[in-house]
Amino acid sequence: MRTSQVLIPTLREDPVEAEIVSHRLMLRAGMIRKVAAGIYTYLPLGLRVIRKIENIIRQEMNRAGAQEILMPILSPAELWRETGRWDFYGKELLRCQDRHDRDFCFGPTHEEVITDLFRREVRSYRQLPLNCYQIQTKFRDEIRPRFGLMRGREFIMKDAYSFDRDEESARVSYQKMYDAYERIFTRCGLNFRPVEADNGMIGGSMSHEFMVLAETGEETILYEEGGTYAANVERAEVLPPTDVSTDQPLPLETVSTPGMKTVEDVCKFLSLTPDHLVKTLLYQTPDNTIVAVLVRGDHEANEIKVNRLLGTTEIILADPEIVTKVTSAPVGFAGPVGLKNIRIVADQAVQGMKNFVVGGNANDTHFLNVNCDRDFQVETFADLRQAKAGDPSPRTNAPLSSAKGIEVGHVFLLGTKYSEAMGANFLDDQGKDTMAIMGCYGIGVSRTAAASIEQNHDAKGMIWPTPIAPFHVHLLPVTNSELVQETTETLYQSLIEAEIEVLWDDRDERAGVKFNDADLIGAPYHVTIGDKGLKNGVIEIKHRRTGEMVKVAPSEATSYLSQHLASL
RNA sequence: CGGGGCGUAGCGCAGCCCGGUAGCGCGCCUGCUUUGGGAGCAGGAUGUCGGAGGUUCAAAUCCUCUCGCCCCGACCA
Repeated sequence: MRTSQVLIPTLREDPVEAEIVSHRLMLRAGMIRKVAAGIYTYLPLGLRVIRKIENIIRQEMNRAGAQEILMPILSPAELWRETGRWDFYGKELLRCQDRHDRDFCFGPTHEEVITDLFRREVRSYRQLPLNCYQIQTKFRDEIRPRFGLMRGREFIMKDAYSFDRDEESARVSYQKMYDAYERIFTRCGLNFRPVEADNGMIGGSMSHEFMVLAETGEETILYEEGGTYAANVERAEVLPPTDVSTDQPLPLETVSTPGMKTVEDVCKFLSLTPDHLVKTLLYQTPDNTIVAVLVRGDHEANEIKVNRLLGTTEIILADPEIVTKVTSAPVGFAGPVGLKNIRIVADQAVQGMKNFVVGGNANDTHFLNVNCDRDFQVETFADLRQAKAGDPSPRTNAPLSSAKGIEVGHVFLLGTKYSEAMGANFLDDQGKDTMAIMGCYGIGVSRTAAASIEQNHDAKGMIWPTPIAPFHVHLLPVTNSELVQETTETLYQSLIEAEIEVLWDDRDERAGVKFNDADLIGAPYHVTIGDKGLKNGVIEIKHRRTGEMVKVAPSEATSYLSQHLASL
């Protein structure tokens, strides 16, 4: 393709709106342009990358036995009402009405639509397992879209859905997708890591996220160095504490702590370390009951774990008025001692503590030498805190490290959540009506492109892994002599015949401009053709990633490039 | 939704405090020269100053309302 005939509006300067490197470089390289917050047009270069990723996904999904379909973007409210998600999904679900005032939504995911298809069309266990996927534009009205393609409101997603006759078979389907995802992200040239994850609002029993490791990632993962355990921090289990205090209980004391509202304040004031305190967090459940959650002063509560324990979905920290009403004190002085008619649950670490400090449920007051059972009753002790770097791995006890990751893929074993709600049944080999066991599997296609840039760039621009590069070779004639023109033309034809994807910079620009744009766009190989080289019978081939430069005769260039591209 | 910030030419910005009828760099167009890491000279085009209302002889500038965008947070299959 010739640069003069493709829309590649490169920018010299960084657009001010772009904060992270992938967003900045995609804008500068003319790959994307913003239409509205979180909504982008893919220009030719950007679309080529997207298509490359899609094709890798297609090949691997097909290889794994999934079949491609295409569901509509709009779906009727009735389907979403059947599963309760019309209300549950909240504002993230973009809704609209047709001319008859019927409710529709723009699909953020397609469990309802595919399950409806299944219940209509599948009758027998002989048709199972079934796995259908699509690659399609999704819409989620994110609270805060950001970072270009990283968190858009409209984005391209591959979503797959499996239906199985039983749990065992469903696990096989799940594993096939897991394996396919590993191949997909490996082929995309990404440094990634599968981690255990929470199922969140989509439901189900087992889940892994595929995280591209990058500092700009919005997710935190915990993992064993060189080990097998890795989990999203939301999910990571914490082992019960081994350090159980054997101190003798001391008499309860009241202490005045004027204005000491934070763990830090209280510790400083009492000359204690935070692990001698217990924080009391008051949470409000959706039905407006208040639950006190106790965690050690140096720990953070994990709301997902609390939700799981309480069987709720959306607890929120109680607002200050409620806290004042419940504890008779401003926020900062809540404690479990003397709390009436409130459920108290505690992190397991609290169980082993003796003579700790808690809020006094009165302004400027704390209690010293507090002990469970003697001073208050805990309904349940459980793993309720956020795991952190340094905690022992729940598998091997080895200390966990933490890293930032970009979630590019997510696989779920859903169980019967949707098949039950929507009646997705089939007849098993005994002629018995049976609910299908479902799984669902997503890949953020556009996010994968952005994630790849986060991992593959330098100060001058992008460095595409060959399988998803918009072009393999960037052809750069840098002088205007007839010899250069002829050599370029001949090489261009030769590369095309060899099925190498080549971008020929045929603009009347100076060498520097071409070199800089080429570095920005980041094709794996740059071929420079100029009189300086041709005088010695050579052209120059630069490896974008390493900067390595080789000189070859023009007639040798195609075979050199073919060989190097094939080896990847 | 809470906090912070920004809307002036395609991009990056100045002008605003202290009102006087819009400017700089890059890009774009024409010509000549130049041509191996973002060329030089000459000439040229491009703005409802985000929008609406108000104050004023006069508004990019002051006031009110409004829309959009970015960042942090809450949220997130």
